[in-house]
Amino acid sequence: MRNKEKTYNEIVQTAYVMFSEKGFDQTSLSSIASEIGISKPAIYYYFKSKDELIKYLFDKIVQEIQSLTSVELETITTTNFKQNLYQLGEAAISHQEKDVHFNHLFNQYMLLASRDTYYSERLLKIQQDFLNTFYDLLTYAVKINAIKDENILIKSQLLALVFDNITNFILTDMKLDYKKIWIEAVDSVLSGVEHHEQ
Amino acid sequence: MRNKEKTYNEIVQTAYVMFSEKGFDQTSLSSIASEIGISKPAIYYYFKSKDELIKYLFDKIVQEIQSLTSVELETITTTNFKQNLYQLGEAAISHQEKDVHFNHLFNQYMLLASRDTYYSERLLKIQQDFLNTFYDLLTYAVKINAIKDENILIKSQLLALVFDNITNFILTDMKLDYKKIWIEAVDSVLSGVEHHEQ
DNA sequence: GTCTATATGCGGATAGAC
DNA sequence: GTCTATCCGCATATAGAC
Repeated sequence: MRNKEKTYNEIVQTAYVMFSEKGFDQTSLSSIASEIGISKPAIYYYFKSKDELIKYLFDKIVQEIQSLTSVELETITTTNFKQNLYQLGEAAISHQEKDVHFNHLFNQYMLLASRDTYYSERLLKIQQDFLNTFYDLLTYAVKINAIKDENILIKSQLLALVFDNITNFILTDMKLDYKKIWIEAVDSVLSGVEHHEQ
Repeated sequence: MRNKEKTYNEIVQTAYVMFSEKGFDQTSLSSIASEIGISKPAIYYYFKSKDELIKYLFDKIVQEIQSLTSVELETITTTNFKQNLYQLGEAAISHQEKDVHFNHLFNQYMLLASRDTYYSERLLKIQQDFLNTFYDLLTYAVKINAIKDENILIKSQLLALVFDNITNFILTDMKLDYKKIWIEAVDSVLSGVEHHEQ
C-alpha cells in the first residue's frame, strides 16, 4: 500500500522530468523504468499505455496553469490594481525559474495539439481562459474606476501575449530583465487609460 | 539530370510539410518516400541520414527568418518610422498566414535546441539578432530624432516579445485581431517617447 | 506489485542488382 | 538514380511466474 503509492509517484515525477528534457518520442518507458530502478512492465500496472501516461501529465499541467493564472478580483482596489498586475508577472517568472520543465512540457503538448484533437480542444479552452483572465481584470479595473474604458479588449490581449512569451523566452537562455519588461508592458499599456488625480 | 533535381525538391518539400504536421519522430523516411511515390533508399541518395535532412531544413528556415526580420535603416525617416514598425508586423502576420508550416517547424527546432547544442547555439544567435533588429530600429529612431532616448532597450525587447508571440498565437487557432494588437503595442510603447510637434 | 521472457512491429540504414 | 531485399536495434505491449 505504502510502496504502491510511492512507485506511482516516482513514475509520474520521472516521466514529467524526462519527457520535458528528451521529448515524448525520445523517452522510452524502459528508460523511465530504469531511471527509477524498476522494470518496464511495472509501469503498465499503473498506466495501461504510454499515451495514457502522457495524457495524465497533461491533466496535471492543465490544473497547474489554471491555478497560476487565476486572480481574485474581489481583492483588487483602485490603489493596488497596478501592483496586482506587476505581481502576476513576477509570480509567473518565479514559477518558471523554479520549474524549468513546466514550459518545455507544455510546448510539447502545444505541438501535439496540432495533430490530436484531444489536446487541441483542451488547449484552446485554456488559452481562452488565459485571455479572459486579463480581460476580466481590466474590465474590473474599469468598473472600480481605476482606468478608463478605452480599447480594453485589445489591451488585455496585448498584455496576455507579453506575459505568455516572457515565460517562453526564459527557456531560451536569453538573459533579459524580464521583470523590467513586464513592468514596462503594464506601464505602457495603461499609460493612456490611467486616471490621474491632481 | 532534370529528374534528379525534381526528386530532390520533392523530398525537401514533402519533408518540410510532413515534419511540421507530424513531428520529426512521427515522420518516418518511409512515409515521406511513399508520399512522393519513391522508395526509402532513394532518399539516402540525396541525404546521408535523417538527421542530415532535418538539419538541412533547419538551415533553410534560418535563412528565411533572417530575411524576414531584416530592416533597411537607411530608408527610415522621422515621418515614416512608425509606419515602418506597423508594416514589419503586418508582413510577419501575412507570412504566417501564407505558410502555416513555418512556425510549427520552427517550434520543433526550439525543442530540439534544449537537447542538442547544434541547434541551441544557432537559435540563440538568431534570437539575439531578432532582438537587435528592434533595438537598432529604436536606436536609429532616437538618432534621427523621431523618439526620445528613454528606456529604449527594454522597449525594444518588449516589442520583440509581442511580435514573436503574435506569430505563435496565430498557430493556436485563436481568432484575434492580431494587426490591431500589434498597432496597440507600437502605440503604447512609443506613446511616452514620441516627440509631439505643436 | 514486480519480475523475466517474449511477441510483434517499425524505425534507420546498407548491400547490391538494374 | 532508383529499386528489392535485408540487417539490426529498439519501441510498445503482453504472458505468466513469483
